[in-house]
Amino acid sequence: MGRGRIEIKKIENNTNRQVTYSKRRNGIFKKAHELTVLCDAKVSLIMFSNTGKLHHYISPSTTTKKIYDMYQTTLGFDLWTSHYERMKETMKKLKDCNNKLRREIRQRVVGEDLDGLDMNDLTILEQQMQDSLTIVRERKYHVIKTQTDTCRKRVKNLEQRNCNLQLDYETIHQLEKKYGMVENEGCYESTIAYSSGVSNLYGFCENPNNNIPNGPGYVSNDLRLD
Amino acid sequence: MGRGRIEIKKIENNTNRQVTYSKRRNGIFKKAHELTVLCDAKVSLIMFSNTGKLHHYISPSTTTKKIYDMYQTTLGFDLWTSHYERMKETMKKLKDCNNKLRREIRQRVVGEDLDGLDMNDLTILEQQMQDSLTIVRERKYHVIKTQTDTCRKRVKNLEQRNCNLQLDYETIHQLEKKYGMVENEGCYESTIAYSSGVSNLYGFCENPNNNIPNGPGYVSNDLRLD
DNA sequence: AACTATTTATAAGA
DNA sequence: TTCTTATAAATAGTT
Repeated sequence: MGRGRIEIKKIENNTNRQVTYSKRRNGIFKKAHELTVLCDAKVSLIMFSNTGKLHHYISPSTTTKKIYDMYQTTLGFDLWTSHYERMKETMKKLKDCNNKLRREIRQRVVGEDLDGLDMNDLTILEQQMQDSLTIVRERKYHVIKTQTDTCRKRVKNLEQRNCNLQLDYETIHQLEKKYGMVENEGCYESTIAYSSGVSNLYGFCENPNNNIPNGPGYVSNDLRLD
Repeated sequence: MGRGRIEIKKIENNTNRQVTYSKRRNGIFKKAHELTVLCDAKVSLIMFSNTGKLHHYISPSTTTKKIYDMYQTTLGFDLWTSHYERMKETMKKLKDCNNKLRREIRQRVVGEDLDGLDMNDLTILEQQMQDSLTIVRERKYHVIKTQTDTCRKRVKNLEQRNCNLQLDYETIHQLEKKYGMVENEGCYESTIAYSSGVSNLYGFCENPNNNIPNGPGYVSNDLRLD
């Protein structure tokens, strides 16, 4: 229907194709609407051009979702069922698993829900809990030990610093005496100045780069030296 | 396009409408297919006649589900999204909850996964586990006590039976002596017969209806009398 | 986007 | 239903 008949095969000319798409699309939409009105039918028409552009028609008396629901119902299968059902199943499994875990927690952490257990169960449960408690205690003692060691090192390092400081102080004191410098408050101030850093006068400091964790971020909980 | 032009309004004549529906339906399908081929488009066309009959066309290169998914994606909303998304969210929450519970179990039941805990956490965990263990132990001792009490009652009842039995036996013995009956094995057998039930000769039996739990269903675990 | 020669669809009738 | 056919409608190629 046009100036010449055309073969029904893909129009290779891009512009031509796009124009034809536009014209025929309108034609179909018009036909779809006429069918809707003339025959009291319900039509859902969705199309994508080869450039991915969407156009759709839906009979005014209905909605696209209704048409697709009817379509699925009529064909007796659900396009989304498999996915949806799998999801529901997974959800059910998760819920069951959750409940099982909760029950276990109730029994072992809160000590509830023990009514169904007989002596055997209780004895086993008691033993398991005792074992777990032992593990936690061991872990705790491990942490205590680690913290204690850290603390010991810190103390040792501070002692070393103190020792260096005293040596510095004495050295300065002797130099002052030797060169006849008069003692005054300046001496005290210089000592304070030295004490604000590790001594550089002596090379036998054990760990000059040792980075001792201290300051407000270092919290010691329930720390006991054994 | 026909012998005369027609107004686009519902065809009231039933047969006529059905005929027109059939003709025009074919026309649209043909057009849809031509569009598919000529313009490399993807078309989904679903229609229901006013009698509820379904007819549909789908471009050969695709599926109805794909078209519909694309339709939803393109329009940026999903007719099922609210439901589906809620489901996914619920699922995520369940999974998270599950993982949390598992971690708790690992920590408290197996004694694993303690690396992230500091002294404070460990001390609290230890205390909680100690408390739970105490509850389980209490439960265990409660069960032991119940079983012990049951056992005591049983023993007491058996003693009572035995006492009754002896009294019966002595009574019979005296009657036999009084009436000059000769002793024989029958006496032993009658005693056995009496011992199979509670005596009915004397009215001072404490609990004639007391139903003692016994038989193979009664299992005593780790039963110690205190 | 409009035009128009032609093809195509289809309304009415058989 | 299906076929026929006169005619309306759609549209290919052009402007």
